[in-house]
Amino acid sequence: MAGDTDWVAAATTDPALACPTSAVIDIVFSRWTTPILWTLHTEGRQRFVELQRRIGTITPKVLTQRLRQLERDGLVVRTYHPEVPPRVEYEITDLGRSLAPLFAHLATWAAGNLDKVEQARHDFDADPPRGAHSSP
Amino acid sequence: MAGDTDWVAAATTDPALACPTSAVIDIVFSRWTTPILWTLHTEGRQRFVELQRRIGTITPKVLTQRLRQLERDGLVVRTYHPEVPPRVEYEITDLGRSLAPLFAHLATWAAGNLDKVEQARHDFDADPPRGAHSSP
DNA sequence: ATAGCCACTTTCCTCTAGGTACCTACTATA
DNA sequence: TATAGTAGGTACCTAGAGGAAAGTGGCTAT
Repeated sequence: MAGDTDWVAAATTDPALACPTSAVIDIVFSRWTTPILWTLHTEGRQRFVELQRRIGTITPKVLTQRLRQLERDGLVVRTYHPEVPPRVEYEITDLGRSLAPLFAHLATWAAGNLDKVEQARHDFDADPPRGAHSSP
Repeated sequence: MAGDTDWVAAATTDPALACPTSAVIDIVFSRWTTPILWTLHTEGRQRFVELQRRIGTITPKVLTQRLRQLERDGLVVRTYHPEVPPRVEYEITDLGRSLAPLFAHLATWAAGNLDKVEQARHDFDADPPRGAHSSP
């Protein structure tokens, strides 16, 4: 409740249209960050290879890049153990964990509305609008 | 509340790790979609050029692409008026409007935590970790 | 007769995220 | 001696997204 009002209120004060969500989106929803945060949240503290294996298709280079970014943003902590062989552990921070309700909200919306999107896509593809686009 | 539990529950049932949020992210948080939805939500029904002018830096090609995608996903409706000059109006749908609380949630998180991210970045840049990366 | 408007479409070009493959140093194991 | 395991780093390459600019068509205003 009042979410609607917040949205409107925030937007009308921002003519430049860099709507307040865009910064969050860049931080949290860039490619690979959600699977990483998700895994760290659900599986707890993990080593590099564990993460890589669990996510499955990510390459070590990109995983390193994303983990650095998340570390810099304060969403994960990296702990280096100077042993042999070297051991590094990644863990989600409190700040990272504070995203959990947001993710839950996302999942809830998905559960309730994803089929509507699917339906809309199906309808659109089955009967594409002949308003002006698509030249006969 | 229970958001945390939802997150864990959903993840443990999904070993493939296409976490339930990734589909939503592709639909809602791809580039330019949030400014477009935002503008349509706050300013109401609008024509193509109004949208373009308000968003400012988007090119007509990309705006068309995004609007088609949003139309296909059922988040906006396009109304074509075969007049002279032609007139097209875009409007957000109920499905699109159902994202409002989610956006509000995002904005709330941003308001409360964006400064922490900034701080973390500042700290990280000021004193980069010497665990293993960066060779002296 | 020419210019302009709208809502695009088309063509070309650039830029970068991401992928492939190979490299480091160190030790334990076979 | 050779291999495997660890946590990456580095160089190179490609595909695709996105930007710039010009074209399209039909009517209208000058």
